Amino acid sequence: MKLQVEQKLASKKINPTAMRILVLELLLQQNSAISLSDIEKGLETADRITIYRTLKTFEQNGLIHSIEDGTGTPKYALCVEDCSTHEHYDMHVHFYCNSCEETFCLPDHKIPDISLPTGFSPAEMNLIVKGICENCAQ
Amino acid sequence: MKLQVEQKLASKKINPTAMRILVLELLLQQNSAISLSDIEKGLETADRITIYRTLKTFEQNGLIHSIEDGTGTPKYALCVEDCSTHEHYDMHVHFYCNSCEETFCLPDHKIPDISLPTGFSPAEMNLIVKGICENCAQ
DNA sequence: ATAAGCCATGCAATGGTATTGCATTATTGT
DNA sequence: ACAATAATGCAATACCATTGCATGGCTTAT
Repeated sequence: MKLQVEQKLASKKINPTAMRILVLELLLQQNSAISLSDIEKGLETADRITIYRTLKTFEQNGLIHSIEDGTGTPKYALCVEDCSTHEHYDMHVHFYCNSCEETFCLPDHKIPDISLPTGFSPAEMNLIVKGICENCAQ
Repeated sequence: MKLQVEQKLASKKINPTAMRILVLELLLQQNSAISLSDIEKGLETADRITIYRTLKTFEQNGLIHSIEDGTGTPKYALCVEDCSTHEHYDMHVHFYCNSCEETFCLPDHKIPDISLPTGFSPAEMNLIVKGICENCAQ
């Protein structure tokens, strides 16, 4: 297991330190995007700032992407595809559940083309759908 | 002029106080969405908290809508149509310019229907397109 | 093997922001 | 005009991202 985690780090040219392995392992366990505070709670030992910088490093190297789901606090989730460092704009839909307050990546649901007024040139897009997730629907 | 502003407030059942008239006048002058701090700078006299609550009131009464453009600080813009109190989900596209860092409402560009996985029921949507606006394109 | 240099970590501190409580002031209805 | 209600302003709180700086550990070259 740990070997696989280290390989994942190495493939993104990230030095596999103990802290980074812990954070990545925690991220791999999630099925929704989590915040810095969530990670801090999940890892009793670690310093908040170190996690913060770890996430920055992961993001810059295209291992994770950050999601602004409208709560103000960014969430983080693993990149599914091979997103390179420069263009890992998370062009898929994110879903925020108003009930459980979790944020889900929907990587199979791409954002459709949007027509813009003339003169506006798009670079990235961010679509948050809010509602009730499948777990809370019952 | 002021009469028109007061009518606008009255039509949303908002008491037309001096502060609210000032804030609404400032909002009417904008062609992009502005933040609380922007308004604070625009109105030398006013207290930040008062503006904060004024905006909350405006938002609750369907006069303005708040936009999470990914910067973390909410922006506010007038609602174009008659959006009622409960359902003024800003279902149109918002554009954030990476150059001038302004946020524009594109009320004529609705968010297309998004297919979701089974079990997910949407309530509101928020689409931010980032790129270069028409003013900065030249 | 040792020393130098780089990288990661942790602590402390800063700054910005939303948010609430409470007392005062303004506004509305009678 | 007066009482009730609403709005305002000040103070304080709390949360979060972000940076500086010093320490520690690992790598590399000599």
